[in-house]
Amino acid sequence: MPHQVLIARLLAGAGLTEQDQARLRSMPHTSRTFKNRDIVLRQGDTPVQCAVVMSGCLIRQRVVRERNQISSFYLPGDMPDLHTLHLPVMDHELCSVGTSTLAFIPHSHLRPMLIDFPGLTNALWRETLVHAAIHREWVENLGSRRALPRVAHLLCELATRLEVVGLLEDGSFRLPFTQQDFAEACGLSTVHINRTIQELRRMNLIEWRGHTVSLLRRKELETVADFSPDYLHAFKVAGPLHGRSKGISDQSAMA
Amino acid sequence: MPHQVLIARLLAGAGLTEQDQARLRSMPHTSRTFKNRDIVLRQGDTPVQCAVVMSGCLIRQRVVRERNQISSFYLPGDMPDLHTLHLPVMDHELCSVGTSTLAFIPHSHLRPMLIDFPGLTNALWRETLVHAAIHREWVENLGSRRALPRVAHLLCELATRLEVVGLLEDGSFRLPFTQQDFAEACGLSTVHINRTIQELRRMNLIEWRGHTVSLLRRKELETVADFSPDYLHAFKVAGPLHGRSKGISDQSAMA
DNA sequence: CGGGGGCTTGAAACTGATCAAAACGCGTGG
DNA sequence: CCACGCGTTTTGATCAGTTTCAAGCCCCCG
Repeated sequence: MPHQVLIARLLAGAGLTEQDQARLRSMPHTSRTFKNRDIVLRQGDTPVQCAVVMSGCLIRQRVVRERNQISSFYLPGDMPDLHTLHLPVMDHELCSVGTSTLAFIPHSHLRPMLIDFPGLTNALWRETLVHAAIHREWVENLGSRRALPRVAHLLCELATRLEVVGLLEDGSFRLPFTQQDFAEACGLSTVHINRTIQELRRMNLIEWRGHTVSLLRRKELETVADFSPDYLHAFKVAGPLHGRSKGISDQSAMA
Repeated sequence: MPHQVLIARLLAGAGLTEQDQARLRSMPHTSRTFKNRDIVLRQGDTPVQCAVVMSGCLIRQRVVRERNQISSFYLPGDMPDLHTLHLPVMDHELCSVGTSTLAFIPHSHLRPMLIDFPGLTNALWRETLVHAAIHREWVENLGSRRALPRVAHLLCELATRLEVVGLLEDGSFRLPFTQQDFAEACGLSTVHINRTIQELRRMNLIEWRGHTVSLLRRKELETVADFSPDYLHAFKVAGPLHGRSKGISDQSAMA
């Protein structure tokens, strides 16, 4: 059911009318599961469908100067190649980290739908704008912060984004990444990432064992990271499968 | 006339029908000129109109860790706050560098227009996607390249973007930035930017005197910069005032 | 002609990279 | 169940790129 995940996600940002939601529920789709490090799309591909991350995690990456650079993480509810509706050629590779499940919706279905439902157009457009804001934040992170706050910032971002889709439990979340992935996202060497993580552990700000990360003392971590969640433009919701269809004022506290 | 600049820009990417173009020409607007370092919008502002850069240059910036970080440049034809249609609060500051002229179009005019003209929605949405692609490229630039190729890459990007709007003359363009601006965009210190520029001069790849930059041996510069213009998703046109309105198959090559 | 912002230069300090190797953990096959 | 093997994490030592601080210079604008 990509519908529930997507509806929850879009509701967390823009408003959707009942008609919009009903229209989303009628979307045809196919699902596919990817294993760790499976390539979902390659640079140069021109897909004819858009993916919705149902579970798991994707990274957007490209080799720059013999070094792999990760430029985005995509978590459940994200649409990693939504832009192919307007920019047909992929200029990066999309890769599954850990097992992930994607739902695919054909462009040929999306295009007429978006013409008939401007509310959905706005909601999806907004999604791409939020991702642009995340990219800008990464620019700031890479350009202005040194290793420790930089890594801390990325952890805060991941925690917050997972929280929005209900995948943060008591400050802990499952993270399929290796330290090398983190290095490639942060523009640091693997060795230095390792030392930075150890430093964060020593400061009692995080635990990271295996594929589980816990944020201890989240406020302090956010201070160290110089993190403010505003740029994510997201509202916390109860969980990915709980829309707000019955409540009348769920998000009023966030207005 | 924001219409011509905007139409030229949008034509350079997506296709626009005659009706779309006519509709753009009927947009009401106000113009305003800003002096060097004038603040156009502040963090926290919730503008009710969108700007189109008519001439000059804006930067998007924010203070991170007592350091000013620039996360975007906006050149003629760009719409630096288009995203406020969907994300009302500015999370950065927009600042004019050198004298620049902006045209403003009210949200209240844009919104109904976009509902009635899906082609215009797509064209503007596409613009935001191109800027997202530029942000990703900056992430790669900051994360993977060291000073010399990093600065060279930014110069190549600026040249290419200016070329698209006809502001590149024989490899030369007017650049209102100081070296400090470049430092703040590249995540480097002013001192090191200076040394890097000198190195580029010594390699006979650029000239940079006052506010004029010339790219000598552009191919070599692009090689050093590891630059490929694909991510800009732009087509070179004769100039900003020359649309392709008479052709019958302007975009057929892109279908 | 004066002032000031921007550019340039030098030396020292530091952050993070690189190289190399060892320890660890975990899934697989014997 | 144990041994193997490989990918990941950890550690140490050395090195390089970049920052920082401080001062001088140039040039343009007023």
